[in-house]
Amino acid sequence: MDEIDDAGIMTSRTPPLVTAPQKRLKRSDALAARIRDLISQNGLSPGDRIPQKWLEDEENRASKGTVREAMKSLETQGLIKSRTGPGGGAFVTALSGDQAIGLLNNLFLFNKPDIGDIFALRKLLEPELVLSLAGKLDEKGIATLQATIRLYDNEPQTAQDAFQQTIAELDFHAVLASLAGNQILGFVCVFLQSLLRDLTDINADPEQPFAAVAEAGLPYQVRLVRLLKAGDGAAAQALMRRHLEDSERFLLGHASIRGRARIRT
Amino acid sequence: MDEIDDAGIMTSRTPPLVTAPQKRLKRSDALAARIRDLISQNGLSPGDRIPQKWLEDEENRASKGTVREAMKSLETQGLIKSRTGPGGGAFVTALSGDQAIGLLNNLFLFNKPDIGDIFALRKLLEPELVLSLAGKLDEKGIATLQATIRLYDNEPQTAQDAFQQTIAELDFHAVLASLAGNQILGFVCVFLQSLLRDLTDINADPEQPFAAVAEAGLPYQVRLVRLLKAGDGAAAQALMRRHLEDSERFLLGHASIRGRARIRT
DNA sequence: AGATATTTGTTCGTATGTATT
DNA sequence: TAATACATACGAACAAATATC
Repeated sequence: MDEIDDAGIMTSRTPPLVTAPQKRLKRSDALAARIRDLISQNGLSPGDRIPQKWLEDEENRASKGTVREAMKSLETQGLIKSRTGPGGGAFVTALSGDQAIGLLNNLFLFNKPDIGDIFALRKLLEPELVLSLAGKLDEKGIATLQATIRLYDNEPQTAQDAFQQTIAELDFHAVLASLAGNQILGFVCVFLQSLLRDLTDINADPEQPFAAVAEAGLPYQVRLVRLLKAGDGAAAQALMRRHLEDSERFLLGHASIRGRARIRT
Repeated sequence: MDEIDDAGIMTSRTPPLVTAPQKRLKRSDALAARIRDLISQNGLSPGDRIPQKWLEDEENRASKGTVREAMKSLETQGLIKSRTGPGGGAFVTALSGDQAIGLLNNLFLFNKPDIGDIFALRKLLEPELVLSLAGKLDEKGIATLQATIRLYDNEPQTAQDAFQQTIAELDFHAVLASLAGNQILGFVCVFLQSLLRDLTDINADPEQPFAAVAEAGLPYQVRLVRLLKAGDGAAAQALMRRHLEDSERFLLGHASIRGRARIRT
């Protein structure tokens, strides 16, 4: 494949992508990888059963315990679920969005994300999301959205109250994202929201005085749904943009953010 | 917490978010969850060792095999790695971006993403990425970027050639993303690129005639790096935007995309 | 370099739990 | 209720890897 030219420069047709380590795999890992390949090669779909044959390969046999480890790995990857009893076994499942986000949260376990970084993305994506949704929601979508609206009869008194409201509002945004025609856009939005939610424990700051965010008239969720229903995409987009700016300003101003934990490299 | 009012309506301060199933967990899953909690509660960092005590809980003891399953689960989540030999054991690790993307790929295993959906996001994010990078790259960043540039001395003859070049170019974009100041932005960009990469197998269409994408003068990567170096953010952003539009047009026009596999619900 | 101790990795036999028939 | 088929769990051994002397 690779060749060395006259100048001694190696020209590769397959440039080094991500540096493949490729140490010898453990038996369980090799087995898990093989089964995953078999699933996609044989076109198995969610609900299909993993054939026993695959677990009893003659060439590269593994004992029960090792097979169990491989299956456990596939299970935590959200690829299979096992059922007991007659007719039971390992069945292919589709990784759910919630599960995927659960796995992703580990990514920032030792490396707390920056609130500003999260909002930089949210401000880019969520206005685009509402623009794509304006005038395109059916009755059911509107109803789902309205069911999520939480009205707070009492004004938040402390920064803690306001913070909890801000977090609770994320549910509304999550429903909005789930309605997206672009499923990847929806997923990324929910991911960003979950990152923000996970900062709750850290940011709780009960006593800090609180200067209310000016939200004139109706709460923004009600106004947003109305604009979406009316199909006024530009106005909905602008409203969302303003709302995100307000939220960010509030969180940055009132939440005590722990500095990023550095990862040893 | 929850209260029942006179009308018999239950008012909950914590509205039902995602409907927690909470079936009885398997011993291995319970153990894995407990260890994960212990890791964050005790503030363990990557490199720290998991105390043996945690695996030998008196109250809720599990056998060696079960413990191994729990550890395997944590390992596939990217939270630990185990080493053999004296002083070995299970050590906390930080989930790497590559690993996380590997886990995410399962999300679209039975639900092929739409190329248009991917590009809708890329066109939103990557121009923003280069804008944030313009004039802010140090010598090392520039060098890394330049090392990734691949010059194709021969014009692509078939759609297959051009397709492979388009995929190979993703490496350049990945390096670009890795240089982002906003780590979440970088991660999402790499994720989108990997989604595109995974479509390679599906789209290979060797014989289709190919109408070359007009790229005047120097390849766009060289021009982009120059603009970034010069600090001309607006021009770099516009160039990236045009390039992504070209790539999308090409892929949509010449790649035969398998219809989305529907997931049984 | 080689022996040794330590710790994970793998296997087998067996028993228990659970859902179907 | 009982028989069946399957996953789940336990315990004891042996094999392989690796750091230390």
